[in-house]
Amino acid sequence: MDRTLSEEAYAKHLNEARKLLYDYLPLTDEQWEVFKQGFKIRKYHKGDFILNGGETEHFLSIVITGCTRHYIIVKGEEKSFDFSFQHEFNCSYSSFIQQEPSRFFIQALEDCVLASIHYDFLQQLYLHYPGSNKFGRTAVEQYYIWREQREISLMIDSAQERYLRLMEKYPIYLEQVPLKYLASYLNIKPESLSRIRKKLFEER
Amino acid sequence: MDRTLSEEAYAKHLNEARKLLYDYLPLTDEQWEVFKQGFKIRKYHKGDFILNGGETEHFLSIVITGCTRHYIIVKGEEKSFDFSFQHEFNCSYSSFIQQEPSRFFIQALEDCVLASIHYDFLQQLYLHYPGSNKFGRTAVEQYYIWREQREISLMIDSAQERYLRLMEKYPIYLEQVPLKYLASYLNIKPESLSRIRKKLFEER
DNA sequence: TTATCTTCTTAACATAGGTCAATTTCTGGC
DNA sequence: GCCAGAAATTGACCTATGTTAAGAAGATAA
Repeated sequence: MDRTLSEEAYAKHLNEARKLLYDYLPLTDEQWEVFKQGFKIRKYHKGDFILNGGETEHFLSIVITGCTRHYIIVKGEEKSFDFSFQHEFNCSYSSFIQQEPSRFFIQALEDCVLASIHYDFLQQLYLHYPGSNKFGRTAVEQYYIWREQREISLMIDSAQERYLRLMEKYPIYLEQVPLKYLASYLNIKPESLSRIRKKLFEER
Repeated sequence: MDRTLSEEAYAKHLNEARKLLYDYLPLTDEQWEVFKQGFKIRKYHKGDFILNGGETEHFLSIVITGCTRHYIIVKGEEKSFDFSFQHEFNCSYSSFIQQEPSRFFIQALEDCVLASIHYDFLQQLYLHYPGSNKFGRTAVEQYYIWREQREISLMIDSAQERYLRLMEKYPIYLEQVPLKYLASYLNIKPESLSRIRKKLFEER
């Protein structure tokens, strides 16, 4: 991991983080001065591990640039579970919540810059700034809704429907995620994804 | 729905709710006096609908007695998504969070008594009692972890593994949930569940 | 208790997606 | 630009689960 960043670049990234947070947590300049102490800008190269399975997740991050893949390993095989794209949160959330070892690996799919809040700092915030509790709650709520939709889709849609829906609603997946990871995210094998894509292509 | 309850019974149920909440939100007697204003004890008969699809979920409830089933309807078919047993939360959570129409139906599997907090009251609490924010956050966090585990299980386990795991960790499902609902929860058809059960039975 | 309706089980057959193996296309380092 | 390794595709075959239909077992109401 290359952490070398000019002071200006660092400040610029922090400012972006503030903007992205704004919807959850609008802060006065004064409040921000406190808040930003808790942020750490982290930079990764493509392929780097942001979190290893078995490690505890200490950071709730915002992806300033790049994107990440979250996966578990089952019987020696990687199962892609989630991706975080630019301007989204990135966190092994259940590990973060419980401060227990993560089942997930998180890897940089591209070069990445993350703005990360440390768990301990967030707990301090919760204690001293009641308003920040709302931020914590809202963040999990968004996560929850996302999980629920995925679960419904896994239950009721065929692989082809899952693929089509994803392409329609979030074409960024096709643009930024290699097909083998996408297949795994759709809960099928790369060969099956190929077949589905071929069929769709031939049908039009 | 039969709401007739003696005053003593009502008070007793409220007290149970307080006890069950304690882990999330320990309250002094004084605080409880405020808090309990927001609770409503609701009673249902087996088969009653606690929430209909399309309605907005206004209550976050605790199941005092009984159990409930949450399902969606897809192409005319019911898909069981979740159950709430005695002493657990019961809520169409994403509808509650967003105060938008619920995709889920919630039905009483047995006669039920619920202690329910109204959405508006909870928002007031969040405003006036910073501590209650933590309650809200913790509740969603628990929900989140549950959803994540289910999603992982749907992705990596075979139907038989899902059945075995459920029996081992939560035998209450087999005790309280009719097989056709259980099948749907495991994301298979009743016929497949029958086959799996038969096979497991013959193997021992 | 009997009659009726629902749930559960079984069996024969169909299909989506998995597995394995070979081939083609893409990609990154020299 | 060339080459090696990785990613993606294709085809033949396999398996778990779905589908349909029938009957058995349980539940409910008169």
